Amino acid sequence: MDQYADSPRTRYITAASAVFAHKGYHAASLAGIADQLGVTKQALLHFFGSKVVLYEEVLSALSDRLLSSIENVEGTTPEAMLRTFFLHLSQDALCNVEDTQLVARALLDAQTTSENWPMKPFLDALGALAHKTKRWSKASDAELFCWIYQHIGSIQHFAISQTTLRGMYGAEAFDVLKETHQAQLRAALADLENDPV
Amino acid sequence: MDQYADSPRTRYITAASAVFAHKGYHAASLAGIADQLGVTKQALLHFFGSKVVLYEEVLSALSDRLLSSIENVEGTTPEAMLRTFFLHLSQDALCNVEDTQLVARALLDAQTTSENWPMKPFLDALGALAHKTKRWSKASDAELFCWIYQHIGSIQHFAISQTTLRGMYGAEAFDVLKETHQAQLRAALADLENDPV
DNA sequence: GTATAAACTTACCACTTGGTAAGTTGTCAA
DNA sequence: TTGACAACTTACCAAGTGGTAAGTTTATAC
Repeated sequence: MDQYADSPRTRYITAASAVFAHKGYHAASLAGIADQLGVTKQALLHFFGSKVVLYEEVLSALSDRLLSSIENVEGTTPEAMLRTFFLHLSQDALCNVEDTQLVARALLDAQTTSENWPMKPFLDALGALAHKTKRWSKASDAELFCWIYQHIGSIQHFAISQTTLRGMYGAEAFDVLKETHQAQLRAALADLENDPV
Repeated sequence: MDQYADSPRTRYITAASAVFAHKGYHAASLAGIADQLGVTKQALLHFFGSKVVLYEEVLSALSDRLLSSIENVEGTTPEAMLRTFFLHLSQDALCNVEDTQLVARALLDAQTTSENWPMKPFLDALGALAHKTKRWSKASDAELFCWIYQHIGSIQHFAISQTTLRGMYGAEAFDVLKETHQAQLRAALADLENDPV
């Protein structure tokens, strides 16, 4: 791993991450990413050798970020941790949308290109955490997973719809939607201390 | 509108729809779409003039399909109609994933290209239907919309994750997930006849 | 002072892309 | 028979793509 936050390699991955998120793998060009960094595309090729390797590194860094977002969540009980995790995720997805876009694009492109799954460690860790809550301790893996995935899906879809919703209904209406969305998520996370019904 | 299902124009839009869904706008090439149809790319340009016009027609056809999926839903009460609509949507999204992919890609690409919103008529009609149910008749627009969007998001995210989930956990495990997902959706749609809590 | 290596740049290449121009084929009405 | 038009195809082009090869700058080690 790079130990300097501003190491060229890390800077390149960060910039590439943003461009891949906004445009998608094919629409993003090495020259475009390089332009944004003030270098030539050969600087990228010097470090990563090819475009797909750069993309893989971007996804790998994304995977690390997702995983550490679970491992570093604060809270005394599993219920509190899971709650704050989801609420943070919901806010993060909205104000820092790039990771959400990367995940969505990776899922869409996975139909054609069979790759390694950057989300797996994240999902497994999230499942392990949720399994410790009273609500889900006795549930089957499938039930637990679907409950998790439902919330992630809802959060992700809302986040990537941000621009569209703002365009369709206006900025003020979207702000109301944002708060309502957050409130509904909070309500859905209210009964984690209770046993399943 | 084309009155013949096998009119060249309609055939072209259908084929283009599939390719755009699988690869995304930029990765899809006119030559690739044309190859799949057994014609040259100039056949496509002859009808649509340019790639982006073809894409717009694909999105427009998608919009029509989405809207008519609501307008043609069967049921005697609004509650029953909404329920069957969501359950159908959930199944459709899984076995006929292309439209779901198109929607997701359109949402992602909307960040950069401000376009017309193919989902709007669909969402408005869905909102109007849901507003007739007892559960949501007295709710605010924002609450209603977020509830709808949450379910659509969950369905869409699960559908576009299909390949990834199958790859991560295996085909049998995914089948269990599929049924669990459907069961959880059915449970969430159970209390539409009741007043809000 | 010099060697070495990392971090680049300039120049170039083969290939694919969307798009244009012009020609070809087939059908059908007058 | 001929004219018109739709539905194409062949040939071509400028621009942009990822990638290679070779040279240049800069810092560091000895």
